[in-house]
Amino acid sequence: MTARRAQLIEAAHDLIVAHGIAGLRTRAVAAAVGIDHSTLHHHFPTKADLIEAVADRALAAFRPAEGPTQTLTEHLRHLAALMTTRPDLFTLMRELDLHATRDTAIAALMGPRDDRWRASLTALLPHPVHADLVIATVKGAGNHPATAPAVLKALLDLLRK
Amino acid sequence: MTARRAQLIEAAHDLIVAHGIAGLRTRAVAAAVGIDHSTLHHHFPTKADLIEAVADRALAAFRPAEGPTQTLTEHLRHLAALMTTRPDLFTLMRELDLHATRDTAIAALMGPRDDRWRASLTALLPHPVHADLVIATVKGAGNHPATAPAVLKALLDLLRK
Amino acid sequence: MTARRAQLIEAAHDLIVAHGIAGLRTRAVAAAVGIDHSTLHHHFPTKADLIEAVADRALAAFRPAEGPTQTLTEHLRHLAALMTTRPDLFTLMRELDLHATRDTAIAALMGPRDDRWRASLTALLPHPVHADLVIATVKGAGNHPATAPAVLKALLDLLRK
Amino acid sequence: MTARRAQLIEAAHDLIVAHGIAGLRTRAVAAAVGIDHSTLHHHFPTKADLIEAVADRALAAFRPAEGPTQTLTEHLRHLAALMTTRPDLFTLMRELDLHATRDTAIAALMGPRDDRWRASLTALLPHPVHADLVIATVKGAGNHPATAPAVLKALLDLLRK
DNA sequence: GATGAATGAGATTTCATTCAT
DNA sequence: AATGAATGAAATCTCATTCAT
Repeated sequence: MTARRAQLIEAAHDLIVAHGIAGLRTRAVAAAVGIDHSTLHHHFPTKADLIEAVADRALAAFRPAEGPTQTLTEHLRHLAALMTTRPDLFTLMRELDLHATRDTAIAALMGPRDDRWRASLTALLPHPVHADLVIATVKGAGNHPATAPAVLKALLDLLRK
Repeated sequence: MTARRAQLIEAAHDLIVAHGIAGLRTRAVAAAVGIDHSTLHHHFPTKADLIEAVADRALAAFRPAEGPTQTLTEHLRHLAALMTTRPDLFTLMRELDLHATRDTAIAALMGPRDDRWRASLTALLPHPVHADLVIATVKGAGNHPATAPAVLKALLDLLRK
Repeated sequence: MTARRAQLIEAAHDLIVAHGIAGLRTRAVAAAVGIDHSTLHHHFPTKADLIEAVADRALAAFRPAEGPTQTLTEHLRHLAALMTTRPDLFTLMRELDLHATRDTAIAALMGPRDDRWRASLTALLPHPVHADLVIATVKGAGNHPATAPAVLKALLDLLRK
Repeated sequence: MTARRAQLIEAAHDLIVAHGIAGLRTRAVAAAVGIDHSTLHHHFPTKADLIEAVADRALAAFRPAEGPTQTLTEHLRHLAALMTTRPDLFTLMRELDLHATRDTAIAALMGPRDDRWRASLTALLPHPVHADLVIATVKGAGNHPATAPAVLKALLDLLRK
């Protein structure tokens, strides 16, 4: 059943946000949706599969913001808004970015996304390095959710000068 | 003997950089310096103590760059240079930043450091939010060591305009 | 399965009688019933839980002898008989009594039992201190199973004079 | 140095009383007298040797009370007084009695003492089984220091009737 | 006599995964 | 789809003991 899968992905998402990927326990995920932990393996053969599914869903949540039709202002404002309404998404991304360093399956998901993101940013900016600057700042701003929106706005102002 | 302690800290540093804090194994640390894993506990009662010592030493390596007497240009150039010569330091910082979210002992080390860093940046910049912008960008740039120096330079140019 | 639990409790009982609570090894308990030692934790999350279950079962074996409806003669004869047929029970009790000094969970099991025992003895004896005398003697007689029944009989004779 | 030995024995005595033989740590004993734990092995090659020395000293403290020249009244009064002034001695005895079950070296110390004790009691009492009764009650009374003196007095009264 | 470093055996506990039902 | 029992590999930490200094 695909509803169960969705439940498990959401529970895993929340637990990763709360305890990190390293602190994720399949038992806790199963318990959160009220099934036995061995049943979880019916839906996701392995823990890595579950994490991949979580990454996949989280990446999808970002996609609208990364479309090529936006202006830079729209793009950064959208991200700043997302940081306020969905801080969990950025917490998760930090986890996944770090995890990607050592897990090729996750890297295979994250890498292309960053490439697409960089490509659409490059189209909006005069200097290609500014695409990397935006990406670095957005990722780094996730460390401090409180100041993140202001930081993105400041970057936008600098880039438009 | 304090030499042994230093050896263990360095081995743990390398292993965290290679496998992450989550992937750190006390046995591996002990093996790396050629002692029994139980002897490690003679020097560091607990694994957390060892990680703290690693964090402490890494933070010390940054301190010279964070002194209040520098200009912004010097500061960012120093960091860019460090990213090239000591990329391990930035990998470690990403691990520690994430770890600090859930480990108060590490948070107690990292927090004050960021505060000091922010304070000295604020003294060098017209708008306080730019201090946060620099910190976010430096932290985020660690994800992509290849483009990091160029990104820092681009940020510097924008801030000096 | 509750049969497995019962098996484990019995094996633990025997091992405590043989090697003491201090000498109890979870591995040995698991091995005695032929399962992996990690499976034991499926049935008893912690070693303390297992010991508690052993204490609980042993206390239950005494309960019939401590009922309030008996005469003192019946009571002491029953205990003397038990000392001969089930000396392991008294060995275990000595272990648990000593353990209760430092383990509040065990103390919480043993304390009320002694209180009930004292209450029913008090009802059978003219002087309340004689209840404590009986309890002390029964507990102390466990040290020497060979002379224990004769000792209890001698005490009974003195109390009936 | 024999003063150091005495210090170590006393510290071990106190720690056994506080944490039981099972909870005795040589490190704690050494720390209590302010020396390194490896130095302890200079005075007592093995932990068992230390425990034996503790047992030996404790037994000596009882010896005056067990001399053959006393009357039963004196004997029990002396023990009752000791229970009040030196409850630690009885706590220790319970530990040692239980330990003797599995440690032949301790058994070799405790056995002869009980034999001598029984012999001198037998000389003071009409029925030999009363010697065992007294011993059982004294040992059992140690469980409840609060009621112990009254219990011994009650036993004395019964035996003198 | 004393120290600190080292050892090695071991103990409990955790956890993803498998399998029979 | 689901369960519960079982597994096995591993991980941290403990502790008495030894040894060189």
